[in-house]
Amino acid sequence: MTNRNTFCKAERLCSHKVIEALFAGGNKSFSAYPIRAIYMPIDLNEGSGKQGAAVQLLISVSKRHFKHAVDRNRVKRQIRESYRLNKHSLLSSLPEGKGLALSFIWLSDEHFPTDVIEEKVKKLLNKLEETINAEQS
RNA sequence: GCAGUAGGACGGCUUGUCGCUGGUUCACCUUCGGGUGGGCGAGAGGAAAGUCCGGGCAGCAAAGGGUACUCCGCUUCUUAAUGGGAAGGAGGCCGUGAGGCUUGGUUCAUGCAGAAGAAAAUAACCGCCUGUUGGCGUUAGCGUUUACGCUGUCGUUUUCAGGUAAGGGUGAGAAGGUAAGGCAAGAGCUUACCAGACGUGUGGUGACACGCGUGCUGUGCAUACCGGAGGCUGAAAGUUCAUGUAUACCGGCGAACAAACGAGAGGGCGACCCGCCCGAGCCGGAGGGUAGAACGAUGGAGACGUAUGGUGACAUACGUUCUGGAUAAAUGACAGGCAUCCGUUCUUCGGACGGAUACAGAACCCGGCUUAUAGGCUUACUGCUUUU
Repeated sequence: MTNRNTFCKAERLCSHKVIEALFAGGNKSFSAYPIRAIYMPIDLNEGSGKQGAAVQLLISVSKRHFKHAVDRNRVKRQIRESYRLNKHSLLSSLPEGKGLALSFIWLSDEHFPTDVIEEKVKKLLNKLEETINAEQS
């Protein structure tokens, strides 16, 4: 099976409920500057009707860090591309029927080159994978 | 050629790999809602920004009158409309110039304007001038015994009466300004020029301009008055479907049950007065559910071209043409090539290397305004300079 590097609607975190639960507190987080990751396990089977993807991602860049919409969009796009190209390892390590709500939060006031951001995203995804594997065993 | 003024239009192109959001078509799957995959084609701006005006649209029953309130205020035109735009007019300021900036309804009535100033409006404190009372000096004449007295001249001082707005530390503003004549001294007292007001004639749709006449002439602010505009909210408006279901229960008020007359709780038309409207439920207690989807929502005062009218903004007619539509929010990421500009260097045709390519991202839709903006393009005009 060849992995396709997609990032469609189902892979985005859109539900108000899940987002509120994610940011309500008590969920684990770690950071690789300038990005902080927050995640929460979700059960894919309980949702009725249509199903989302196994991992749903939210990218957040605050107005506090970048005043102009152009700068915020630039950072979001960089992070999204990094995730899109490196997500498969994480997806394959997830057990059947278990999902993940994940958010990346930008922490810096400055722009970074795309290759640096990709390194950081890779680092975060690896750590996430390790954590999940440790919880399972 | 250099520097500048006022507009106008543009504001990167392209290849590859991997993606995102709509549209359309084909295949497959389907719980008939749709889903997956392939093909084709589309996918940010001149400001998308600020949210400063205006309009459409939607809801408030309809969106009525007056008052109040808020905003606007040179003229004419233009636009769906505005505080926008075009053409024009007056005053002030800046620039050698092309041009730029700025101000504007009325002043009949009422009030205020200092611990400044002589005085803040039918102005005499000082000053200036005339007359007058007394003193002193001067000198001329007369009386007379050298002294002195009387009358007068001139100067100075003083008392009183009057004239006078040329000058006086102030102030935003000082009795229109400047000059000459005039006068005892002065004054629109007279004259010339200039600024304004009023009347009048001519020109202009008009703001105004020009001519003539009348010596008619203090400033600022507030109230007031005149003309015009405005009902409120704002797409998180609002409509439908799905899920869930309960106005189930308690208290108070009331209609209907009943054809007409009548009565009507409780609300609404932003404030007040009028004039009205809705109405079978409403208010309080206690308590339950959703937070998903579709519509709204993208073809419109649309864009471009031509013709006609108009100085112009713009209008009319005809023709051509137009799939961005997201919603924790698509329109991209990376790599290369080209173009333009800048720097360094070799060289002085040109090449190499390095760097830069702005401001900035639709959120219901339009029309304006304002602000940000690398870089070059273009039209008209101005100043300086060179050549002929």
